[in-house]
Amino acid sequence: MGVTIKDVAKLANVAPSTVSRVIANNPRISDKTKQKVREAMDELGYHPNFIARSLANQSTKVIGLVLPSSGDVFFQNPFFPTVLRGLSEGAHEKNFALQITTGQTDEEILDGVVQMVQGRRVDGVILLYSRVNDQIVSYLLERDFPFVVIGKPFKHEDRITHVDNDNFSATKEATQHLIRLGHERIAFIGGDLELVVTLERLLGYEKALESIGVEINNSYIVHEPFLEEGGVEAVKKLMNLVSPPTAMIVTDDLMALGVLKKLNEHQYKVPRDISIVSFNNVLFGELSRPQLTSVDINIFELGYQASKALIDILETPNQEARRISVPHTIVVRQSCQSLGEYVGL
Amino acid sequence: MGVTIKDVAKLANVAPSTVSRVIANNPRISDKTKQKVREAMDELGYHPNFIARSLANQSTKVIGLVLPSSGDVFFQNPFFPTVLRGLSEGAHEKNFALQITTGQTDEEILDGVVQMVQGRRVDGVILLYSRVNDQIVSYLLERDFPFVVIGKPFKHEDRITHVDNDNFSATKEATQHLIRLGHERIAFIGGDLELVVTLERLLGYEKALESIGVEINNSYIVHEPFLEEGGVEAVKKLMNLVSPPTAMIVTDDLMALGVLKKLNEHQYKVPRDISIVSFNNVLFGELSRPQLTSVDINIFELGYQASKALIDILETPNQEARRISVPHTIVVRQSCQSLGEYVGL
DNA sequence: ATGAAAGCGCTAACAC
DNA sequence: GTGTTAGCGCTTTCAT
Repeated sequence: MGVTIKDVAKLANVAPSTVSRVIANNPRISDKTKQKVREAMDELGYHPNFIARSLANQSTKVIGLVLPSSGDVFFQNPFFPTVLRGLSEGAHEKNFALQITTGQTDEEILDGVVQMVQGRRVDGVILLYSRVNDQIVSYLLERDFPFVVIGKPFKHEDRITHVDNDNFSATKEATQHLIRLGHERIAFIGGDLELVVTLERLLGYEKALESIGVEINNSYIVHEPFLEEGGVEAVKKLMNLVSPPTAMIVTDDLMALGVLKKLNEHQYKVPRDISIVSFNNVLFGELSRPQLTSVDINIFELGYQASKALIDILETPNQEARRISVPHTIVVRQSCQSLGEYVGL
Repeated sequence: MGVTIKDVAKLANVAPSTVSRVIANNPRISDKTKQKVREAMDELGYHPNFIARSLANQSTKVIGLVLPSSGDVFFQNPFFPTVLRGLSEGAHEKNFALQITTGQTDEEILDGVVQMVQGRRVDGVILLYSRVNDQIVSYLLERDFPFVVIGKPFKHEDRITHVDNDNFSATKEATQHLIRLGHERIAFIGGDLELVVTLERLLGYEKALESIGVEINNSYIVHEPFLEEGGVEAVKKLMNLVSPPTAMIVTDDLMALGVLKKLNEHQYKVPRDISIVSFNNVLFGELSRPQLTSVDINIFELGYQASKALIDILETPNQEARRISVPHTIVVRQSCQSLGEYVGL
């Protein structure tokens, strides 16, 4: 059907291997034959067959992306498209293609990964999230298959190359920002407790409070999915407390949007009554009213670095696992206010 | 390295071809040998190599997904993850994998598609959008490569299998909904004019107005990107008119959010002062205040049907191009009000 | 019902 | 520098 290396070889009066070498730009081929072969390629409209090359090379130049279950929150959150853009860019630069796998259940996802890995469809895999006790991590580790995780691995941190923010510090800083404004009754609205990032952020939050001698109030800590409704639910729980918080750390902008909406409904004004710091600094942060003070975790970069890191592993195997830390910055906008300002009125 | 068909054959005391037939569940193999071979497979942990199979079969069981340029609006809009979920589900059911390609410029994207197609990395391609004069469509058509587009093709509609809503009728109905409420000064806030969907919706809008004898007012028609800011911009233009509209058709929920925000800032109340019908019925529609009356175009289904349609083409080639129409429904919420109700006050 | 052997398109070791 | 040849792992005629 398609035009093959043999056709080119015939037209250029050389051996197929020579054509192959020209493709690889092998320096041992004379410029003259290179020229001749290239002309033949152009004339025939030749294009190398990646599948055949993959089989011969034992390498596909494809990266597998593992997404969490598709019914999941993950897809709806703007985190996903952004990290995908980063991944795509990093892969593109090195001429890698991206293949995605997902599924409704954990089992389906694992199945997809096994297909990719054992079927040799991909050279390596990137996990777009880090969960507690992830069976996929165990599987990949066991088979010694190249992979990178975005986020902090739950176990075996030293054996797994990962790209992550310093979520502990980021949340500590965010909390301290609120503390500096005079807040002490600070709530923490976290995501799924199965996600390592939630655990890390919770620790940072607790640390900040402990270091100023404030006791952790467990009723101030709630966990909801990373979606707008999650924020709505959280507010219901928190604002019904006898002594409701004066400030909140919300671990996702989309949730924060829900929080804002629900507070608004109950006639609480942000930041007058409640101060909010959220995370991710996605588009909506700027457009909400009030504009959200949010921790920018550089989502694009997380993806970009993950691609680069995996390709690096593929190009030079057997290196030590690395941890790539992507910096965060707190983007201060209008959702926080000094507690004093209000009390002092 | 991995365990191959030969290893299995050896262990089971059969020829490699027999093992291959067992994998394909060929009926001409006796149950006894099937049994024997399967045991050997299990014992060795055999897993077929997809790459080798692809080469022998000339088919990869991979579908290529073409996304618009990655800097684009598309990634940020919730449309994308939803359609992806649909695509993924349709592909998964038939054991197809999904490979994505994207790029910063049109050239990069075309390049990616060429890689996929000529490199024989994929069996078919799905375009996740339909643009005016798309060079990728021309390319695929020219090479007679199997593909499906989501949306209505700009040209060659009868030669291209596509999955689409009836956007013309949907918009006509949406506009009529507003007309029934007494509105005549209705604005149309559309997306990129390069997108066929924008053109279709504009036609439906115009048709509805024409059929009641209202002349089209070009200053009521604005085009902005499918993002929240787009909505903000549109409102600036529209509400500065001498005779501003009393209702708006907004072709995307995210834009509508921007519209709502900007109107709110200018002290216009929705639906009291302005009625709004938007499109897509994504998550935000329900959570906005007021809740948006929105045309649900069934995004998941668009993706799901597109996968199915492409796989169908791959399984039985040379069939006629089909048009698959995904139904829409207007979900009435709280963003529209009868003009009479207000005037009558 | 099963085996032998050729071939999918490319690469790479080995020759010269 | 370039050609010859043997695979990569699987499928598929063609024999038997």
